Amino acid sequence: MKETTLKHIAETLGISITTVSKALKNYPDVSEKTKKSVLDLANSLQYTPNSFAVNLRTKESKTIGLIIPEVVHHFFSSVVNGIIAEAEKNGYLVIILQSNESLELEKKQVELLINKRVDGIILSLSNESNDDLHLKEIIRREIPLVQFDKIAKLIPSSKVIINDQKAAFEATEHLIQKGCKKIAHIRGPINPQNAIDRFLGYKKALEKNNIPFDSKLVYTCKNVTFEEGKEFAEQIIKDHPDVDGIFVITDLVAVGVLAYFNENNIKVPQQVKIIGFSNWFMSQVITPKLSTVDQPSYEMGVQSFSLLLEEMNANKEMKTFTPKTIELTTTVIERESSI
Amino acid sequence: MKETTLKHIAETLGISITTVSKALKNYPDVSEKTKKSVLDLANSLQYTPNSFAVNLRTKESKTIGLIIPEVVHHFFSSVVNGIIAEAEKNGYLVIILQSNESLELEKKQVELLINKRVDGIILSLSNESNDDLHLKEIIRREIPLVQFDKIAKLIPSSKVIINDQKAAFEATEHLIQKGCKKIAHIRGPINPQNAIDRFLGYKKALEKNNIPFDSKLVYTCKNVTFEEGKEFAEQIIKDHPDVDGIFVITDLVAVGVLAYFNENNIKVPQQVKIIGFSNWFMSQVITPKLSTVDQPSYEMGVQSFSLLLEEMNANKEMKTFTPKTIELTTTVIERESSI
DNA sequence: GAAAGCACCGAAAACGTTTTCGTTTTTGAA
DNA sequence: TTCAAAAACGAAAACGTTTTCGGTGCTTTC
Repeated sequence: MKETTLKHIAETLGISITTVSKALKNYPDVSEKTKKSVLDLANSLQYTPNSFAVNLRTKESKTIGLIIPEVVHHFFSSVVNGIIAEAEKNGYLVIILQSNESLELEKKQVELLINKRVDGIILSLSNESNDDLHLKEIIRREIPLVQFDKIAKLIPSSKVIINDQKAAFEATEHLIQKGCKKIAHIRGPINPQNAIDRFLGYKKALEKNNIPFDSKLVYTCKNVTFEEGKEFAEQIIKDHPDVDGIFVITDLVAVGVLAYFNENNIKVPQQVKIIGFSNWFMSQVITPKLSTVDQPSYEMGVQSFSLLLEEMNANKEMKTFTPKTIELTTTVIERESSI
Repeated sequence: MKETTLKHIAETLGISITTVSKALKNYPDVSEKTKKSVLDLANSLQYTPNSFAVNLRTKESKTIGLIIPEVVHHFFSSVVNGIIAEAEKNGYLVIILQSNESLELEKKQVELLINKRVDGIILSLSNESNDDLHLKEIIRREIPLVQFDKIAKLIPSSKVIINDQKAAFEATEHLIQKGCKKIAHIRGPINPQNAIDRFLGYKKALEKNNIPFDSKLVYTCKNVTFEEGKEFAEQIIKDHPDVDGIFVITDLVAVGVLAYFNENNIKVPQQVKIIGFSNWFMSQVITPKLSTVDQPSYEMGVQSFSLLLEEMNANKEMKTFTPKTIELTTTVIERESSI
């Protein structure tokens, strides 16, 4: 069974390939009569243009690449959702790759996407990433690039982010306003900028409210898991029995903390108040319901693609494009864990 | 900035395009000397073959399409994870599309992938799908196809599934063994085969254990959400105060049930025992921990791609391929909600 | 009846690669 | 030196599309 091509249609109709192509694309210099006969035959033969040939000819594939640390995370799958939706709306398809938080994999995947000649790349850095040669290579090749959430600040690309420092500041201050005097922080890994920023926001909130900062109250996640949350919770209570508030880098870990406290009869929020980050679905399902910072993940995806599209279009029209940074707003959500 | 091509290399080296191409692909009829000079130049010019041209020439893109109802679901994102991992291992990239449980979208997306000329398609039906013309079209075009989880039985493609009826039977019988006498079932939507099968498994377990089946005890989800779980829980207790067990189509809904019971001081498992389905992460995090049926989602992804690869390879070698069905095993996990 | 304008069509190049098959060059043996 | 075999290379077609540019043939106008 051979695929139908312009040539087949042209031959059976006794006209040239050129005319068939033009008829299908509704060029003005084709008579209505020929247009109709071409269209009819094309339909009845189920003709679909060979995208490989179209790609080669037009030098674009209407496909973009997306590299994220992991799909199996409410935050990322939600961003993916936004990207796919917006891309599809604009006639683009999305190839998804996972770095599994590994720099090495991330680099390999950037290479894969470059070789694949995608029209653009959207990317969120892995926790391991402390080097950006691969991003520079994307820029050098003039492939449109958008970074979101975990970004490399110095790379001149568009970015979609939240103000992590401000959000963390607000989360910490929320605990202070609720009466907490000794607040611990479970922070993210050392590398990613947003873990650093959230830590700084925490520190600033303490300073502004005249609470002495104590580095012993800061615990650093390696893998950002539920289990780590449980372990740190135990550790914190052992090291500092008088801690009365904890700001946790992300909800998943905060839920781990909550689980440990529940199991060991430590009352939340009476003895310790807790606030997480990201507002994933689950945080409103557990008891007590977890206070958190809402991060508009779907919107992040939508905006990321929009910026990428802008750049891809500018490139096509040979216009210069100066990267933009979109900062989305976050809001503290008060629930039972910090009343 | 122009991309480097075989032609550039050939011209600067004063040899033919043919030889350059052969040198890069390590053909035996190129001297070591030329090979080296070609390779060196290609490296220093950062040559990467134009995949559009390669696709056109070789008639394959090393890309597959994946259509799922929603990424933002632990089960599906976990399957996606498995597919991407296995695909990448074999040099394939994955384009992901979401049907959002809509048949119309699903059809459009199949068309998109056909037009894109992906090498194969992996798909899980939307809840709305009660028609399979689009799947037949995939078969007609001889595009390798694998269905998983929510499948159309009659379409002659490879399939990766679990035995939903058996799994549901075991889940229900688990409740019976724990002493439940009046067991309700919150089932999935009307269409998908696996919702039907799970219902049948529930029914069979009752019959085998001489418990009369009562259709009033069966509640049907429309959207399969947390909220529906809460609503049905309220309904069930109102309609049948003496219900002592509930088998729920999926964990998300079961967690909703649990939430309602927690809020209204209905003791689980003392008054009512609950078992869910799928074993998503969250079920072991809430109180009481949810009993469930483990469904190997990552493995499902891996197997799906493997089957697809088999078929793609068979097609390339002009061998005939008869579709295979892989049935993965499930296991009942007993936790606090059904002790 | 000639010139100009218009509507319609097609030849051909180009995109960059792969691969077949024929040609040239080199080598080694006679 | 000659010739066959082996080694190295290249011409050209093919993949299917898009688009430029030039051509027909017909109608209109003076």
